[in-house]
Amino acid sequence: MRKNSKAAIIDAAIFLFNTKGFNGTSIRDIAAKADVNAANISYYFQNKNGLLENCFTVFFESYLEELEKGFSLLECGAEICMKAMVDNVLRYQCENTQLTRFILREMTIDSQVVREIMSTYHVKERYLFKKVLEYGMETGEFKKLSVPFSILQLKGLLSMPFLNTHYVTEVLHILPHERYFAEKYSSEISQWIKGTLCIDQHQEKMLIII
Amino acid sequence: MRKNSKAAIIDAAIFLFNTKGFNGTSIRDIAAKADVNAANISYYFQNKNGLLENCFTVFFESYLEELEKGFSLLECGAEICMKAMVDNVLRYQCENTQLTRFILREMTIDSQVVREIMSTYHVKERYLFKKVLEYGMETGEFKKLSVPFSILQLKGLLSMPFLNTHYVTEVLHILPHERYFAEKYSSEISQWIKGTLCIDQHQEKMLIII
Amino acid sequence: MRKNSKAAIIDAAIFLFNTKGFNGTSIRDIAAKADVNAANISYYFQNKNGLLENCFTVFFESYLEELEKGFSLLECGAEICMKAMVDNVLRYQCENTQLTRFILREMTIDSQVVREIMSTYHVKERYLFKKVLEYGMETGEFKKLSVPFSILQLKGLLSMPFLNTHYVTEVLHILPHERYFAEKYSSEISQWIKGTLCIDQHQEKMLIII
Amino acid sequence: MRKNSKAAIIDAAIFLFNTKGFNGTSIRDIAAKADVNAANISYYFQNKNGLLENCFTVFFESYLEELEKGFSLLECGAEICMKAMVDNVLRYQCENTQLTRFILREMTIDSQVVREIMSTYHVKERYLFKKVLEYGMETGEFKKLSVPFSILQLKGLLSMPFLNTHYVTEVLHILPHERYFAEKYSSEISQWIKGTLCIDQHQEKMLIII
DNA sequence: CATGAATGAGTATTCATTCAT
DNA sequence: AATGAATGAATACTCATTCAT
Repeated sequence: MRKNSKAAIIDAAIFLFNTKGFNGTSIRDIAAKADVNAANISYYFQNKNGLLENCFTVFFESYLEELEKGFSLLECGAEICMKAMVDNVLRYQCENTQLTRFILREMTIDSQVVREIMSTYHVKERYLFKKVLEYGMETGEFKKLSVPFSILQLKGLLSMPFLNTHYVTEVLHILPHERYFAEKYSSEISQWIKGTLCIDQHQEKMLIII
Repeated sequence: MRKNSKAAIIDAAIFLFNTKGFNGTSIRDIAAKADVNAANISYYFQNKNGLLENCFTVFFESYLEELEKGFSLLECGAEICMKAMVDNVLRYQCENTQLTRFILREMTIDSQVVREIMSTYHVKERYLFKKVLEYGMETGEFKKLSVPFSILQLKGLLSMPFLNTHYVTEVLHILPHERYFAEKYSSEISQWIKGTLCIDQHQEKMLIII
Repeated sequence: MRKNSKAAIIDAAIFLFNTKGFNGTSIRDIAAKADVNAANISYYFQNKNGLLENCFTVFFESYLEELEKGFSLLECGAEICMKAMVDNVLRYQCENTQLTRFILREMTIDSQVVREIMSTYHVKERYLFKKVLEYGMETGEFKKLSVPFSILQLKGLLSMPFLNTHYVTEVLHILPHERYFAEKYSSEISQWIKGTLCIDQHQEKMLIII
Repeated sequence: MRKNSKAAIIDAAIFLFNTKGFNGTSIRDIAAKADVNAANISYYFQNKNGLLENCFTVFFESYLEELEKGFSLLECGAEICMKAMVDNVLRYQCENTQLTRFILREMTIDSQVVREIMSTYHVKERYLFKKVLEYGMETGEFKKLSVPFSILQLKGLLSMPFLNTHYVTEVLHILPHERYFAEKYSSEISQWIKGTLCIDQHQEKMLIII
């Protein structure tokens, strides 16, 4: 009867996982929202955990793709490359706010799935960031900073507005769904790249003067 | 018979909520870990949600206290004050990593409790940060930046390592429990304050020179 | 696997509600007696209260039907009509002694369901009795009595033996399940109709003589 | 602290048992309403069932007393005696509507306590009614009727308005708490005694004429 | 007497999943 | 491919009762 049962299930699941959390959402909730028989979910995804894993891989597959697209610009310079990576990620996350929030939250739980994801996607992600940072330090674009701590800061900046959507909208009165936000926040992070990662331009100039 | 049932329950709850999430933790799990009869939880906290609310208020009460302690130094200058606030928060969160992670995660769920917390504690927190930022901009210590976006960045930096403990340890190989971490991360954020919030010192000097 | 789970549940429920009362009966009791999984009860009736409501409507739907069947004979005379209504009700209640007792008892509790039942079925029932009584008074068959008090007496007579089954059998040594009882008690109520409702026949005759 | 804990408990229990039923009322409900520690109830009445039994005996002790007071007038004639018994019972029940309803309802449950009550108080009650009826039949005041069926009718009439308080007030719009009701209903039952129990007066007169 | 803490058995209900159709 | 019925395990919670203080 339904033509896109599977897609409908995923959409409903993302929405509900996002608002109520994975454990706070029942298979029947999802089935009701997707207008699908509950048994179908077990049929398509083996079990509830299969649905979760599907969401994880869908997210991280695309996420890494965006990162790699930016990373490919490394030869244009570390700062440009880093900016591209950040922009791509921000755009992707803006386009998938619900999925992003749910994934980022679920990644903070200690579970088998999370450990697996970390040992693949996160390690890959860390590798890319590290490469860019190290390259920038070599070329003198970036300060000699701790790589892990820089990644830590960057990840914090990239995830904060998507994870705490409600805080952002209702306390700070910023709307992360709007296009304007992506641009604005992107320029904020650019300034972080400039101010925190890059060699101080004035210092640079001073050196040149001297 | 038992002497500290209530405290034992809270300890067990924080540990389990932290690792498995609120909805992923059953009352029986908590009772077993606390070596207490499950009915005692309802006895002391009315129901599971009451236990959650108790954790929320305990956390945010102390959290705001730390923030206000730092805020009281405002007359010593915006930068010093901001640093004090950041240091206090970092220290408190380092001392309560489990509670912090669990609370930060649970705050990303859409629920009644979360909305209530936001409309009280988060609004207060935002007020304090805003005051410091505006004061700094008035005195010329800080650049004229968007207040909400600055708070957004700061919150991202402050919460990231505590929320994603596993990522931090297992991917970045940083140990946020150690004292060293607090100092190191504190200096990282100091640099963010310097690099992103504060007026460029060289620019400043340049102006003086001219 | 089972063929008539729903019916089995209802049968078991009526039996247990009858003997132990609604609140004194657990869902597990019912499931055990019906040889059915306890979750099935929630599946079919939403919850325990849904099972109760189902019993209520089943009973009162049939009950009112019997009453209306008798009421349709109004044009044959008020006394005949009243007798028919009484006979139908008695027969129906004799055929469903367990359900009747349980329903009559549960109707004495202050609850939402009871209020709803009263405002529909009991109001309808009262309307029918009132019509017959008023018709009889108009045609001179019945004495000019208080309608509500007459209904009160009649209801008392109709419900007593079914509500207090144990008293009836063990104290009075009457067996209300037997066919003989229905006939006997029906003639008792007929005499009440004659003696209490109807115009005294001798008085009538005396008037004719004079 | 409380001076009349025990009395307060009984009052609260009667009120709650009346409205929510025995099994629908928890010991904590009672304790809260009586403003007493829950453990006190177990202390005073052994357990919840003890509280129930206490209510039963209190009720039936007084009930039988009223009946016997009326019965002592037997030598004044069966009709007068019967009327006195009915009046006494009605008055007592009017003065204790809550207790009466709760007891009458609970007597319809199959339990150990109920069986015990029946084998003592109800058997005694039946004995008294039987004596009066038989005496009346001997003296020619009453028709030769079935004793058990007459008792059945009488009990139905006596209990109906107290058991179905809500029906009486909200469907029939009669208020059984008012003094007027007792008088009115008493005269109704008098007419039942006259019309159903007593020898037809006209028939009597006719016999005399002939 | 009176009470707060504590408990074990029991409550209704929900859950993810299975399976015959 | 899709479903309604069914289930066993688990859920949060309530209960009457006990007991040391």
